[in-house]
Amino acid sequence: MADMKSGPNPLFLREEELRQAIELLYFAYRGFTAGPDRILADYGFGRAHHRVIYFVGRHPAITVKDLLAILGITKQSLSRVLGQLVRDGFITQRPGPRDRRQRLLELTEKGRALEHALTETQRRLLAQAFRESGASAVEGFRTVLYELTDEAYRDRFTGPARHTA
Amino acid sequence: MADMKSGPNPLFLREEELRQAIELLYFAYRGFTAGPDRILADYGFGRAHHRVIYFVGRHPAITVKDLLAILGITKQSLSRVLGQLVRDGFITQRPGPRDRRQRLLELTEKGRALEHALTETQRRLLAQAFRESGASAVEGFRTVLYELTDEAYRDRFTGPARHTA
DNA sequence: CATATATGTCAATAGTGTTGACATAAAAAA
DNA sequence: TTTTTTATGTCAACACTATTGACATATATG
Repeated sequence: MADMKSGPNPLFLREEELRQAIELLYFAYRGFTAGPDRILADYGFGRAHHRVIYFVGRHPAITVKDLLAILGITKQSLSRVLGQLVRDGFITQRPGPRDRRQRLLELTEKGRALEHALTETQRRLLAQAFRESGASAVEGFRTVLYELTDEAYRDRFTGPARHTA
Repeated sequence: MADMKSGPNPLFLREEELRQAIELLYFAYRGFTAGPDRILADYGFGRAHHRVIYFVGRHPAITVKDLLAILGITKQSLSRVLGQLVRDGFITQRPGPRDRRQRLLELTEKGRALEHALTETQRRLLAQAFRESGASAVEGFRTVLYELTDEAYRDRFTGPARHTA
C-alpha cells in the first residue's frame, strides 16, 4: 500500500505501464468502433452486422461454416444477423458448386456500398493515426497486436504485419 | 477490380495494410478480453462488471458521475451492474464528505481480489506480448493506440505512453 | 426560495450472445 | 446401397448490456 507510491520504483512503473496499456486498448478500441457504430444505427444494425458485412466482403463466396469460425459465435446467433442482411438485400446466398449443401455468401452492390462506408471511417482514423505516429510506431503497433492475437487466428496475418522480434 | 491484383501497387498495399490493421485490432482485442471473460462467467458476470470493477479499483472513491463519464454509458445501464456488485459485496458506497449527494465507490477486499484476478490475466498476456515484441515495438503500440483514442480520454495517458512523433 | 445537480428507480425496447432440441439435404464412409 | 457425418436452418428460452423516457429524492447552490 504505502510503498506503492515510492517514486521511481521499477515494479510500480511496470504496473503502471501495464495498466496504461490495458486502458489504451479499451479506449482505442472504443474510438475505433465509434464511427461504424454511428452509421450502423441509421440502418438499425449493430456491430454484429458490421462484422458479417466486413468478413463476407473480405472473403467473397465464404461458407457459413467458415464465417462462423472467424466470428467465433454460434450459428443461431449468426442466423438472425445474416438473415436480416439477406432479407434487406446486403448479402446473397448461393449453393456451393462442388458441395451443394453450402450457402456461399457474397455482398450485393448495396452491401459493398455499406461495407465501404463502414470501413472507410476506420481507414480514415487508422490512416490519420499512422501518419501521426510514424512508420516505426506502426510496425510496433502491428507486432504487439499480432502477439495479443490468439494463435488460431494468426495465420491471417502473413504480410508486412510480421516482424516478430 | 482487375487492377487491384496487379502486384506491388502502392494503393493496394495501403488498402491491404489498413485492412490487416482493422483485423488485428479486432482479433487482438478479442484475445485480450478472453481471459477475464472466462473468470467472469464463474461469477455470472459480464464485461460490464469487469469495467466497473476495474475503474473503481483504478480510481478509489470515484463518484458515480465520474464513473459514468469514463464508461460512456447511461446511469440506468450502470445501476444494474453496480447494484449487483454492491449487493454481492465487491464494492462499497459511502456519502461524499463534502457533497453528501455523492456515493463514493470503493472496492472491498473481495472486490480487490476479483479485480486482481481479472487484471492479472491481461497483465500476463500483455507482458508476454511485450517481451516477444521488444521495447521499441511497445512504444509504437502505445503511440498508435493513443492516436486512436478519442481526444476526450487522452489526458488519462500522460506518462511513458506519450511520445507522439 | 428557486433551481440545478447527483443519484436512484420503473418500464419498455433492442442488439447480441448462449444452450438445447429438432429438421433437411447432401456428401462421405462403411 | 445403407449408414453416418456434415452443412445449414429453425424454434424456443434465457442472459447480458445497452438504450430512451419518465419520475422521485436528497442536497447543493444562486
